[in-house]
Amino acid sequence: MALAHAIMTALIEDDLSGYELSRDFETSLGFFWQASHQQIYQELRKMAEKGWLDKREVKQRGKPNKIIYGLTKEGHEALNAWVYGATRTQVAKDELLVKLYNLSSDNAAHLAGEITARRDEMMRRLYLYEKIRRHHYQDPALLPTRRKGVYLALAAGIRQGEQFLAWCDEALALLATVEET
Amino acid sequence: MALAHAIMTALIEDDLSGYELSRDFETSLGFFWQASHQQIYQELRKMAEKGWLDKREVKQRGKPNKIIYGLTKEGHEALNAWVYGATRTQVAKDELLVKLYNLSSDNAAHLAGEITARRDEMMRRLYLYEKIRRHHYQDPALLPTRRKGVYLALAAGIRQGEQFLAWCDEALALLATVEET
DNA sequence: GCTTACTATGCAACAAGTTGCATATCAAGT
DNA sequence: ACTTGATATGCAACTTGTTGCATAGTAAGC
Repeated sequence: MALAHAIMTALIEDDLSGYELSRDFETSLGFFWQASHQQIYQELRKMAEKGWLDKREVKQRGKPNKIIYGLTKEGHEALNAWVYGATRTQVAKDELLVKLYNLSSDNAAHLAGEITARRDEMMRRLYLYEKIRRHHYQDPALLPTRRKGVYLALAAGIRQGEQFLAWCDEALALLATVEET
Repeated sequence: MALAHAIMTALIEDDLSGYELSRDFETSLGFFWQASHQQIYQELRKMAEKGWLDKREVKQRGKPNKIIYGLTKEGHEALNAWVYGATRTQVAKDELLVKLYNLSSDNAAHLAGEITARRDEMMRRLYLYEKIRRHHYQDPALLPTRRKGVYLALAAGIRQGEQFLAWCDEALALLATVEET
């Protein structure tokens, strides 16, 4: 049920529609929890049924109408309770590492290519992270409490990304020592 | 279908039973791809049907009989083909980071506790990783090709783990500045 | 004799997540 | 006129993963 709670987390500060949520899930909270729009729409309806969210339709000109969801008192309580619950020990599945177990002189070049692509992607993401940090999280100790938490998530992303870049470099160097057939 | 390929990867060097696989998935390859025994047994049967694996029953004394699976030629080919395919950009979902978005003076102590627990767990895991590295991967450049790949996966685990420890320390320090109510 | 733990495989129900498609309005470009 | 893209929501089928339970033999400790 983590998706439900991630959605509620995104709704703490603003009431949002499914479309807006799925857009936001591509940035910010979505860095740490992604979901497709199909999943989000379904989950929103389930949560409204449960009483965690209330919905209202907003008529728009020049655009289709949208359904805006907001946290109810019950939703707030459920979210707070969830934070206190035990966190499942993390999944950490990575196809690329499994693929590396199959390294051979045949596929070394291909894997190096995949690693390079991921490295580039991570560079772009890190650039985004750093930009957010510079603009909003200069001095973490001075932030209001909730923002400190958000900062820590961002810091985790940055550290992970930097570590990943270093690993990519190590990997590419070692793959270069694999002789081709 | 990554589980199928992870299983085949585990079967490259040895023929194994479902039970042995699910044990191995708690270490080695399982560091990067876990699965419950239920999932493994099901997947094994499906793969045998597809012709990627063959099975034979082994009678044992003092223990229940077991079913040993081995890679077929088709399995080998499917595995090699998979390595060349595109890797889905990774998931990276972490409940704990979502929880941090909900940081408040009420729950700061609880979250610090969760982080401490994870830190301890990671310490134990890193100890294991380091032990494996010391014993089997002293000089990566001299390893045979396939082992180089395995080493790189291990190196990724070690780097990630070390980065995580550093993050935990940063997080705990910042959480300590949150005043209790 | 009893409990606990390990070996070994499996079913069934459910929850979570993916893929492909469908619909509809409007703005902007060609 | 026609296409593309953004906004906005949704269904249906499917795959993947989780949870809880069931069975059954043996070994070791109390």
